[in-house]
Amino acid sequence: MLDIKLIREKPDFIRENLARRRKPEYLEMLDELIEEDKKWREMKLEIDKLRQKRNQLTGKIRELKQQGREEELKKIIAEAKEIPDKIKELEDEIQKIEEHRRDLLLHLPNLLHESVPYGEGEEGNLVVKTWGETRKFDFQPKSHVDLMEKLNLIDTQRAAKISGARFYFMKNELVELEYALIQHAIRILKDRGFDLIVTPPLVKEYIMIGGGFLPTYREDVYKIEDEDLFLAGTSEAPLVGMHADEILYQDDFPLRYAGFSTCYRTEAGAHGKDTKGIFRTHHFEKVEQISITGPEQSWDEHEYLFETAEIFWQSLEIPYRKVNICTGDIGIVAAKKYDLEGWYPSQQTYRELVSTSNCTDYQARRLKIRYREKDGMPTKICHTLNSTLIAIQRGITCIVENYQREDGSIEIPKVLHKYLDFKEITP
RNA sequence: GCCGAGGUAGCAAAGUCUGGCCUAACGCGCCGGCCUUGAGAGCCGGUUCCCCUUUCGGGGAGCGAGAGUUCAAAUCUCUCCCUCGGCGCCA
Repeated sequence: MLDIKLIREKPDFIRENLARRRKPEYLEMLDELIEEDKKWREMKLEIDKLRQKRNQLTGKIRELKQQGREEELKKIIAEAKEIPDKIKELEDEIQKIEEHRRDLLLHLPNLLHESVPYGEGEEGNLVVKTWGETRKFDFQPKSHVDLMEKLNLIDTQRAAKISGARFYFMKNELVELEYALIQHAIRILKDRGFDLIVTPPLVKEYIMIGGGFLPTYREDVYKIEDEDLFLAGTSEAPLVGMHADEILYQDDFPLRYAGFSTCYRTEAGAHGKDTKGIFRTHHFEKVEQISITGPEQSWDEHEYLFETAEIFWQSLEIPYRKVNICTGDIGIVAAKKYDLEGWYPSQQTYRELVSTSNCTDYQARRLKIRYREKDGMPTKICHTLNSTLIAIQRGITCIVENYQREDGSIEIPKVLHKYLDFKEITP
């Protein structure tokens, strides 16, 4: 959510930033918002004046009552009786305006950092770094789907029978590989100063709104029927929501959390895309990084989170590239976003493994996560950041492809050997 | 799920029965100022949010959330949420 005060003071600054997203509807929303806010303030003043008068009369009534001046008392009470209805009427009206204003604010995206490349769609994203050498195969590399099916590591057919498309059974060595990856991920994050946290997978609506998942991405999340609960698509939701309505201390910054949870996504907008295997599914386990900090440190922290992801993927020796996501592809919450894309030999291309976002104060303002330098000093809005470390199922697809052998067996990355009693997966 | 006790500002804590100088006391912590060579003590002001005002300042809201009664609600009524204790059930 944008700062309404900044919108009042520097509407042109906001307008220019929103324009970079190449969506004219945002500019229309901004104009509407400014108009509504003006109305709101005028009405607020009117209501406050009425309340002031009511409070003054209430004071007089108290005095007159103590003095026992019945005549005057009756007159003033009669006068006072008229005010509540007027207030009520105006309150009903201002509430509508307020809701509309809030709705516009909830839909307007975050301000973009100046270093975000101007562009549209994936084509506009900017590769800023490439790491590792893509392996040269002297045979035709198989896809992760083929590899896993042949090795009896997944069963998507029967999963479809019980749950539908985009569900899966994970089997045998793959199960152990998952736990090895989780352990490895957690160990790295612990060493990098993160508190380890397993989160509730269900969260309330206001937390989903606060995180920016609602209302804009409503179709991407599962809702529990008859309950005020949604299945979180990422532990970012509960972890950022954890400090909602709190006032933190600057001395504690940065707060760093390593979240582990199952993530649930409808994948509503992805019909026909990546339908096979466990690359894109309705549920997956994810180890996530979250930071809460102040505006002075959040850009350094953004690099720190990405660096942490790099350390992890380098330890697995997966070739990847770092991509700066462009203005047209970044989504409403992040002010800047890097993706880490891993190499898929069967597709001869890089695919997203990690997304690292600085959400600046966008989520924190919605969730009222504030901080002080010290007790007694004024409160400020925090900055929140998030980054994947590894989404297990997606990550496994990349590992499997890069570590395949000609006979269809799979080597286990060296760094995981200490967690497993096998070094390869064979038929 | 049942019974009981609670939820008041950064922390702590009174007020609730009996509605009205509650402008939410007293305290701790912290910030600013005065004083001091410096620190401490002491004194003064401040320490949630919103609106008006260039400034000075003025006003409004807020006592877990929401609704209601009333000229007036932290205080009375209703619904809901959460915490703690006891009982029950349970992986």
